[in-house]
Amino acid sequence: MVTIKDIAERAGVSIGTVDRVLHNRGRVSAEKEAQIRAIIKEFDYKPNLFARQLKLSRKFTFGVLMPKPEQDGNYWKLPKLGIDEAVRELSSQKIAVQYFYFDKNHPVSFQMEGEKLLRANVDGIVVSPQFADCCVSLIRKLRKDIPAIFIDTPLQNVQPLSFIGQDAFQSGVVSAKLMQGLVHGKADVAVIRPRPLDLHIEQRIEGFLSFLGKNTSVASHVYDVDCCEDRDDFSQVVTQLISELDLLKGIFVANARTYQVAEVVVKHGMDQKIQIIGYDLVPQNLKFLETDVIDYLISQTPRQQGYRAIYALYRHFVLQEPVAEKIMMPIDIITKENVAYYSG
Amino acid sequence: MVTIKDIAERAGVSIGTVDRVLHNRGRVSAEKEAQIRAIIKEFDYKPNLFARQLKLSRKFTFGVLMPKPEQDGNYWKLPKLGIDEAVRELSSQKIAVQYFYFDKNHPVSFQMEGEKLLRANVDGIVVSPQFADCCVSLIRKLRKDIPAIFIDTPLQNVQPLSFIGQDAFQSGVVSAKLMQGLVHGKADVAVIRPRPLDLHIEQRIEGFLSFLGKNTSVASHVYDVDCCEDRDDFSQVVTQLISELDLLKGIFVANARTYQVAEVVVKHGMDQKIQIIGYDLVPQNLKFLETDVIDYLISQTPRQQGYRAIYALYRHFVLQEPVAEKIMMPIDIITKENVAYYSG
DNA sequence: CAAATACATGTGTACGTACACAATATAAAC
DNA sequence: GTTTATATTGTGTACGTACACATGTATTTG
Repeated sequence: MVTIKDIAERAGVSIGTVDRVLHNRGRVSAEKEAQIRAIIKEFDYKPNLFARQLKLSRKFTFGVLMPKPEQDGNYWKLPKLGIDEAVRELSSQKIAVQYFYFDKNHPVSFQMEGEKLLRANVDGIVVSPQFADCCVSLIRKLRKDIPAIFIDTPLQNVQPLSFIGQDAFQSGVVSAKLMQGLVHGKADVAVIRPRPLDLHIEQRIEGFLSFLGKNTSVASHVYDVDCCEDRDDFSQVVTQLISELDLLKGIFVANARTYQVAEVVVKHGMDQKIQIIGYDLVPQNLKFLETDVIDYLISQTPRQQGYRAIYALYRHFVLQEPVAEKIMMPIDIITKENVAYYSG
Repeated sequence: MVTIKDIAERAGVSIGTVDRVLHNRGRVSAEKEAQIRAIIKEFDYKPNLFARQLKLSRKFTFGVLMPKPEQDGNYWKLPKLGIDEAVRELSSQKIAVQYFYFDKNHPVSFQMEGEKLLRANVDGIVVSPQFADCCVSLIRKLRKDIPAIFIDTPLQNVQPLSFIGQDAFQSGVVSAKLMQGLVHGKADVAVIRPRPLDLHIEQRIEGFLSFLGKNTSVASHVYDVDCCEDRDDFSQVVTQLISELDLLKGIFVANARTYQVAEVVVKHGMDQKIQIIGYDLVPQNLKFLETDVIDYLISQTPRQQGYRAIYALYRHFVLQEPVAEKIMMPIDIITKENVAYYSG
């Protein structure tokens, strides 16, 4: 193993000089610096993480700005699980997380929690950028040396340290392909577009329609549904579409609220005739997957997203290694038969 | 964070005495020992892994016994990739790997490489137990303090430190469900059983047949194919089954050689009429997935398997934390549409 | 009762890194 | 040519642990 000492010996300088080069602290002659850099490269020097961690008594605190865990049918508990897992794994003491939960249905709540986050003394942040405008202005107000990681939804015009999420368009394409396999012959397919709409939900639907648009025997019909936490239109809209689409054979739900559609379909006794594809392994969805009401779920791997967000910040601060600016999650296809091996 | 020093201070002794208690090295009066143990418990002392690892200059070497990387259409390169990745990640932590490659078609080769492994000075081993009997006797000869991790295939009657792999039966069930979605109406489906047969290939086929057995309109027909590296019967068997199954609509290939079936199907110009489902993201399979000849691939996530095998040994030796005795991989369903987000 | 022995406990050093501070060397100012 | 300023470089210490070794205190032995 190559150490700073080895490099110093080879260069004929002291470890202090090498250290200064490694940390770009200046105060080194250009000549020696070049020489030392060459040796570092030649020896492929990698700092000893144990020694570094031992030495650095610095504690890093990361702020997480995300919807309340119980929203979207407990969906937001999942990234939190991954975040907590990563924090536990990373030698607990030196890394801590501070959560700021906002209400997914109220931009004001996002702004308020965002303000709190700005005042909190954090080294880096993880954000689910639900309200594009609010989020952009939040990032503008953020100190420039505090890196941000976006999870779940991308945000245009702002380049964070890293975006971690799924190719939403392509996940819609995959859903459409699966739907095509489920409905045979001439058919109507309903697409549930939940509102308020965000970018990646829109993209999922675009992907879905782009694939099924090529199929002349399947006709897609998009229905908007307002869904606040307290009140929603699922019952009404689904009842309506069941009655008005003659050849209805499938429903695609573009977010985690799939179980709410399933409930209505079951209520009308149509679960044998209508195939349902939706998103995310939340408990209520799993119940309907088990009973064959929901046929496929696409997982966004939210748990992994949370886990990797913390790891990205860890890489940045502790390992001081570059972080990929986009980390794309797999588009996991979940059925009753393989669900046991996915934890979200 | 509680350190040895804190404990020593509280107990009114030096850190040396605490250290002796912690490592059960004796030379401490019974009275003080009891007192120190109580304080350790009270403070919930956990050693600082960074300091420990920094101090311990011990280097760990792990032996890996697996088929030659190029076998099974380069399948075995994938676990190797994962292993190398893990070693790179842990490079500052004094971990090295020594590979022993055997020929998947010759038990004698397994035995010979196994002997080499036994003579090598390794701290732990990772094995793909291809030949059950040979492997059992290898494990029996292994020093009891050298833990083994099995990847890919389980081995009955031997309990390793951990098994890392996929539920083979269930992966067959998933394949069957997908096949059912691909073939409509009355149909024949061929099942390719590659030989030499190992446990998990057998289980895949059992899973597949158990699911489709319930479906009265689809009839499954199992065909054996001998496949050595140099010579194989794919061409002959597939040609034969195409001619003898009137309603042939799908073929299920129970291992990574799926591309060899695809080649023959294309040669007969039947790729539009016959749906193919197989295993593993090897380059040749991906080519046929891209061109819609192969419809679905099940990934065993071999890369992850290798990665996690090394991490399991790292947990065991360095972190000294317990390792799960079974680590089950997800049953990833891969299509042309989502393959871009899977690296095997 | 001094010497030898066993037992109990304390001290010092190393691991590799990060950083404050001390010590040089070199250039500029008077 | 000495003093002062500035640019470079070297040294020392701490992080927490593990272990060799030194020191200290009873107990036994001749």
